[in-house]
Formats: sequence, structure tokens, C-alpha cells
Amino acid sequence: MADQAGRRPRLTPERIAQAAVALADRDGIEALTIRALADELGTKPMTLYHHVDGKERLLDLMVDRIFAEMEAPREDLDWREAIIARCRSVRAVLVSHPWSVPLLESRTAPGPELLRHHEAMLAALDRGGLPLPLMAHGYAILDSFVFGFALEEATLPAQGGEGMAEVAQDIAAAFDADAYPQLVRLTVDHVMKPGYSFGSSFDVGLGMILDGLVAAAQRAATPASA
Amino acid sequence: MADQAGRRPRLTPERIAQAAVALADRDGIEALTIRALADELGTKPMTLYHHVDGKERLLDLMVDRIFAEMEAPREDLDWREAIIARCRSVRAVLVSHPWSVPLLESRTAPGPELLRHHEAMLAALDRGGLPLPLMAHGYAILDSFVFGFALEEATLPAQGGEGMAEVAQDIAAAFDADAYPQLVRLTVDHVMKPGYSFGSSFDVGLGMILDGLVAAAQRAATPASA
DNA sequence: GTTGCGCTTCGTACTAAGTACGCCTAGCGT
DNA sequence: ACGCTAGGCGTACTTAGTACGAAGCGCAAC
Repeated sequence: MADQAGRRPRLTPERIAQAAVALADRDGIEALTIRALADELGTKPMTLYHHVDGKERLLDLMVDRIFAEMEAPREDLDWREAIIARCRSVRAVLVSHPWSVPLLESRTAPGPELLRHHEAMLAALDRGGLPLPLMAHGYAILDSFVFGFALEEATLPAQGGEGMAEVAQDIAAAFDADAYPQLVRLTVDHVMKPGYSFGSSFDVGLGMILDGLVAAAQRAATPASA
Repeated sequence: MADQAGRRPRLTPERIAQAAVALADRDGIEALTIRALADELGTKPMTLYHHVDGKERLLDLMVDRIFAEMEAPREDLDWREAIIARCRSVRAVLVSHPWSVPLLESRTAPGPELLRHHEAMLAALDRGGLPLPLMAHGYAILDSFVFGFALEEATLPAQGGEGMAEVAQDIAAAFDADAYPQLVRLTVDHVMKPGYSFGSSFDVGLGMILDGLVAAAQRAATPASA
């Protein structure tokens, strides 16, 4: 079949996962079909099955690839700075692959990248001097917040600015605006003002949680006093 | 066809959505097919299309049904108590319908129940005396945390106790345990101890965020001073 | 150099699931 | 009584995942 004479790009699971991520970025996750992916890679559907075990496995690989893009907390920074940088990185990655957010949950199999990530995160919390129970809490709380935030961002119809007004219009039209006074007030007097950005709440929340952890650690360190 | 003589249960979108939720609870979301749902309702696939516009719409309805189960903040409680109760309720609902968490994100169309919820939540924050910008932050941060937490809970292979040990075993076996000292320490010395529960971090995180909001409000109220 | 083995590659085709089309029936207002 | 409309459903088309087995190609031992 006059196939580019011998030079096979050698399909590998990684290469396939990479192409799948690119395809999802470009056309959306629902456009990611085995056939489309095969086309993209210049091969045929069934060929892919010799490298990945099925679509579920492929999704697992994609998820781990997403985790690989996230910058783990650096060891050369102050623990708090390291954690903030890491959380911002996580958010940025998730925002750049919005389709991945729902995926991250449905997959339970932790890949090596995820574990590496967990480890670095725990190490940073440890450097912060948090006792073990607080490390556990801190990690759970931080990640809940970070992923939850990214999730909301990915879902939001609009992030602010023009689109926002339209959405607000639609909602107000579809339902009785008078029934939702706070919602209206928030939208008109704050969200639709120039300069508003949903994303600005991210750093605020992050700061609150870190402050809370530090305070809790101090409280724990103090032997016993009201 | 000897059809129970005249007594039609009168299919409605609500009834269908309810049956769909029940089916997803029982057999998992992947078992929710139009055909299975029709069987469950004692009808045929195409009949459903006279009441819901397609599977996407059905999922929207299901999501709004989930929101309807969540207890909105009560007006007769102290604002902080009301918010805590509401957040716990949200978490409880999501945990009881774990399949719904990934769904909540992929659907962008806000249903009436969701709006009602937002409204009540904002009202509670308002009662707390938070200025508008802090209300916006507070809501974004709280919901990010609450949904993020539920999301992690829904994903977690095990919540603690027996299952945990197995999972840890698997991970340790699959990868090099020595490469993840913090992870090992956390698992062995904390997570696998009796009494550990991932869920306990929920109230802790909630408290930190609320404390942070109150502190920020106080700071905002103070004219200007370091 | 030839042959054989195994890793890829892929053509074919089956299955599951969403859903368009159009017929059929029952009830109801005129 | 009649036809109109809404709801129910049989049929069949389409998309997508994937099982099965044959065809192609490189390498190692003969």
C-alpha cells in the first residue's frame, strides 16, 4: 500500500494518548472516538487496540497525561509559595483542558503521575511543619477546593464580560427575575461590572485555607490553653 | 394489547427523570439507557421521546432533581449554621448519588432548582453581613470546596477501614513504595489507623473557609489600618 | 539466502444504543 | 358519528466500540 516506505512512527500508548488529548482539546471530548483518533494518527481503528486495551484504558492514559502537565510543588520554594504555585498550575491545566474535569472523577485508577504529584504535595505540607492529621486535612481540603474551583470554571457558561450579560439575560427571561433578588443584585451590581472575574476568587480561597491550616497548626502546637 | 384498561400512569418528564435517577442509583449511570429506562417504566423506548427531548435533556432533568434534594440554607438559622447545614446536605446528597457528580459539571443549563439554591445561599451570606464582593468570593469558594470534596469522595476507591488497606497494598505493589515516603507515612501512620475517616476533613475545611470570610469581612469593615 | 515466527496492522462484521419516521389507537369536542 | 390530536410504539437507520481472524513485515536461526 505504498506506505511511506518503512518509517513507522511506532505507535505507542503515550503517542496515542497524546493525540487523543490533542483531539479532545480541538474538537471536544465527545468527538473523541476510536475512529476519529485512528484517522488523526493515520491508521485504522483496530490498530489502536494493540496498544491500548480499550477506550476506558485510553481515558485513563489521558488523565494521567493531564496530571503530568501539572507542576508539582517545588522543593526549593517556601512551602506556602510552593503550594500556591502548584495549585495555580493545577487550575491552569484544568482550564486548558476543560473536558478533562469530569473525566478526572470517573477514573479511579491512580496513574504514576498522580502518585508523584501526591507525594510532592505531602512533602510541601510536611515542610510547613503540619502534623500528620493536619497534613491529611490540608491535602484533602486544598485539592477539594482546587478541583472544585476548576470544575466550576469549566462549567461556567461565561467567565465574565460580554457573555455574562447574555447568560444573565437568558436566565432572567426564562424565570421570574423578581424571585431571585440576591442573584439579580449580585449579577447587576457586581458580576457585570467591568473588572469582575470569577477567577479572582481562586487566590482568595487558597489564602483562606492556608491561613486556616497555619492557625490550626499553631493551635495544635500549643500544649493546652483556651 | 390488553393494556391495563385505561389506567395510564401518565408519563411525565418528572416521573421519567425520577425513574432514571432510581435506575442510576441501582445499576450505575452506565446502565442508564433509554431502552432500560423504558423497560423500567413498562413502556417502549420511543414513547419516552414524547416527554423528554432526548438523552441530554433527560440528564438535565436528573441533575435538577439532584439539586432539588439538597436542603437550601434555612432562613431561621444563624447564617453560619444555615450554611454549614446546607453544605452538609449537599455533600450527603452527592454521596448518595455518586454517579451524579461528573454529570453536574457537564451540564451547563441551570434548572430552576439550581437557581432557587443559589438564591438561598446568597441570602444567607447576605445575612452574615458580607459585602457584595465577599459574597461573590464566599459563594464561589464554598461551592468549589463542597463540590470538590464530594467529587473526591465519590472517586475515592475506599473511604477508610478495610478497603483502604487493600488499595494501599495494590499501590505499593504496583509502584515502588520507597519512592513515595510521605504517601507511605501518611497511609500507614494515619489513614490506616482505626478511626480515620476522609470525611472528617469536610467540617474542618468548611470551618476554615467560614472563618476566613468573617475575618475578611472584618478587615473590609475597618476603614484602614494595618 | 531462505524460512518461519511473531508483532503489527487492518478488513469485516457484530452489537449496543440513540433516535428519526410514520402508523395506529383512543378520547374528545362539535 | 366524525375527524382531530396527543400519546404510544414498531421498524429501521446511524454511530461507535470492539471481537475475530487474515495479511504484511522484520529478524533470527538454519
